[in-house]
Amino acid sequence: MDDPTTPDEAPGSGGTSARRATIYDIAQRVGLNPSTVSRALNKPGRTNAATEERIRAAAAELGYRVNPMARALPTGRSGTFAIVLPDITNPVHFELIRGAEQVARAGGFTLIISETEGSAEIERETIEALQSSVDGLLVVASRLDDAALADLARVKPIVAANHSAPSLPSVIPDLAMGLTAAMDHLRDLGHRSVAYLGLSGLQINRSRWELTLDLAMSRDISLVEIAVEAPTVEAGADALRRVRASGVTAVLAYNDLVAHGLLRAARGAGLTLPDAFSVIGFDDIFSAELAVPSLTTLRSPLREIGTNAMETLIDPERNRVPSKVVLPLDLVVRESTARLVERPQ
Amino acid sequence: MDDPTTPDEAPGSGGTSARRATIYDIAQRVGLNPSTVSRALNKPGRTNAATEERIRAAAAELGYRVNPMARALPTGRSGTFAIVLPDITNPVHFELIRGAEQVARAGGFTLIISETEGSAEIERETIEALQSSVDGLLVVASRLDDAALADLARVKPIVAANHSAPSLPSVIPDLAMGLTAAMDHLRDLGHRSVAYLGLSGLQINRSRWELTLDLAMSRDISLVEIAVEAPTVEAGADALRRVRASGVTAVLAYNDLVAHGLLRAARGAGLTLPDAFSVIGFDDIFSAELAVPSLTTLRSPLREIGTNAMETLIDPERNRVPSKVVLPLDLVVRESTARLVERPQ
DNA sequence: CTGTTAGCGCTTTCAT
DNA sequence: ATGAAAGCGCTAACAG
Repeated sequence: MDDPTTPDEAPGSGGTSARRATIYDIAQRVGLNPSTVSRALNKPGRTNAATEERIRAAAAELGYRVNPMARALPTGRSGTFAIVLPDITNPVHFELIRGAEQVARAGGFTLIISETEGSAEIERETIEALQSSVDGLLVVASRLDDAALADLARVKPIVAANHSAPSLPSVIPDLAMGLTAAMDHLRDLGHRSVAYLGLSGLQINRSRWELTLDLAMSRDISLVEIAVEAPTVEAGADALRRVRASGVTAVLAYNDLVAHGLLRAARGAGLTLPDAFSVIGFDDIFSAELAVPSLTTLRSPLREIGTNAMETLIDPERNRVPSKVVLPLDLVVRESTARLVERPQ
Repeated sequence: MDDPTTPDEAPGSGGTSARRATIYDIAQRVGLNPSTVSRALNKPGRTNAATEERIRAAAAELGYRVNPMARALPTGRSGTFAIVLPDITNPVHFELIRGAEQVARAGGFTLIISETEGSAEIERETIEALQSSVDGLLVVASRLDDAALADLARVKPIVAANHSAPSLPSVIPDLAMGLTAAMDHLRDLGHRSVAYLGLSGLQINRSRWELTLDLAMSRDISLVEIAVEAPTVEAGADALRRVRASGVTAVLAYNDLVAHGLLRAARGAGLTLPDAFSVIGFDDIFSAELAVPSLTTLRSPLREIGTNAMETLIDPERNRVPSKVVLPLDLVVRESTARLVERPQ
């Protein structure tokens, strides 16, 4: 014990509990003021080169790490961002999270993830609770309306991902582009009667339906809407009966999960796809190309939406000004769509 | 302006930026001391019922939210936990994250997610950086050895998920149980020559291989190891040539991704499975039953590992004492395994 | 039951 | 170039 004031636990010395060293510990060790230590560590150059070196050495020896929360208090910046989304389960969101996480980490930021179970109430609650801990929020497929989001965004910047909020910066896929490609594809294959397997009651679903309807009409394709309960494999499977009853020769599914369900149910019923009918999915999740037949689908640029949204959230120049970034939505043609062949009903 | 000290922005009043109200604002408004406000809000009962009511009312009016970081400073508890894992991409981790997130949120805690890219160095760095912001860490499939983790765990509790660290509480699947079922299954189907598609250089892979080897020998099954580069679909596809060359009639894949790759490559090569050979995967990820043939696999209780690990992390009684929770690993038989039929090589 | 007083670890004027 | 001091928002003794 050379000095009673020296922290008695070097990092890794084998004790049973440890306290992180603070700038006070460093200051004491090198005989300087804590404020000098803070300066040396954070404002390179604003301190004598030699002492800065001593300070860094001491910091390293003590295994010093800044305490982000202590720093956040005076500065108001925590270096962490939150991503709030309806449902972590949804494979769609994973790529988005991944993109966001990658950008955050590259910028030295920390990411908090929070789920809302698709409830507007929980979403608002979550956002409010998080606001004082983060520098901004990424809201995915929000259930809150534009006004509510705009109000919330007054305290900390919010950017909307995968759905558009006019008052906020938003990053969304180019629905018109994707759906146009999908309908052109079906028309070119000779399909004249299509079903849209939609998720009722969702804003984003409304836009898709309206768009698809316009596109169908201008192509002289008849379109029917078949509602699914949830964006899941099970719900997709449940829709098979109604699809068959409708007599359509092709279906556009709300997402790949629903499409998968349809494929599986069809196989279970002894139908061969795409002979019985063609299927187009949405999102291009990991398993789309694993399915049999592999899924023709609209590849949502999830990853890019995540990175792009996080980039604008991080950027103080952009995170407060409403904007709309529209990313390409491409049709990926695989095996689940085929030319219509005339056959007996 | 009745009172210049009153915060001039009611929540949602339409201003352009907002400051969250603090306990000082509340104290001032009701003419009490901030500490009383703190007490009223956090220690129900330790305050006059009437004043507590006034305080709560004022808090609600001002849209008060406690600042978790400010609270964390004096208490040392932040109410947030971190989960650090090699790769968010891996579908295997999704369910685990989900389970953990659910438990955390149910307990009113916040979850931070951080990726390490499978690098031990980044992992250590990440853990150290996070330690002062969290109340504990969940480390998944760590690349750090037991000693390193134990040392790190001296500052904040760490629990290991999906791999075992003797000095820490760990939650793992019952490998012996699962692999026994798998080998019994193959033996019962008549297979006598099996390949293990393993990921070289991973601790967890070592244990699996050793176990599998023992099981094979005691069943009079010959076993060969075929190394894959990574736990991915691509790596699995790459292994097809070597699988065929080996002449085995069944393969045990490192995980479902690898198995998927093998299935796909086989289909591409015009082979019909399980006629050409049987395949058993590991994990039972979402797409396992979507594949054709659907995948026989060991269902890793990912969700339960996540919930269980988070529960022990949250519990101060358990998060510091080494323990090992072993969860059942069941064989799910689907279409990718079949009885061996004699046929010409 | 309520007020006073430190202080958590760090940053940031303002002096020196 | 460095030090002194105040303060971020909250909690926790300790008094009264």
